[in-house]
Amino acid sequence: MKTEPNTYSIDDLKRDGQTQWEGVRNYQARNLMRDEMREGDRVLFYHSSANPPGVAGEARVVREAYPDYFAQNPDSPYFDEKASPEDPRWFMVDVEFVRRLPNFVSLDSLKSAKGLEDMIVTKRSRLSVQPVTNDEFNIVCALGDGGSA
DNA sequence: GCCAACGTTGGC
DNA sequence: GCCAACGTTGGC
Repeated sequence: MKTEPNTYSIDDLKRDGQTQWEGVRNYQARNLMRDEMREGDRVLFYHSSANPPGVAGEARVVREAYPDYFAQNPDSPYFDEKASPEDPRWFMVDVEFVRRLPNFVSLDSLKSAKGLEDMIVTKRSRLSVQPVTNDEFNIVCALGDGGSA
């Protein structure tokens, strides 16, 4: 899951313990949250538009998809006039802090790591929620733990 | 700040 | 249903 650290960083999640992942307004990302993410799923927490961009930590899904009611609040920056209680249109999950990675894993190192050639973030970086394979997840964690993966 | 990639919108 | 216009994202 990607976030701009200026807006919400891994340290914000650490402080809060857990948070609602509101504001996703892309259908592919929404579908992944709604249809694929399950309670207990591990999450790589990625800092985008950062210096450098990369994976900063690990999180976990603690609540499966439910309506993103921010879309129904006209005062929210995430308001969508087409969302309603009958058809919420957008969904969010709750995630909790697991850990900060001892070593930040930059996008550069993701791109050069063996085994991550097909990782979506190294190719189609715009999608804000992306599926990660078990192998990819383990390689990133190994890099983040300081290993050479 | 630039710009490429790409998703969305709306006219036809 | 096509596609041009437009808006957003995010790396650089």
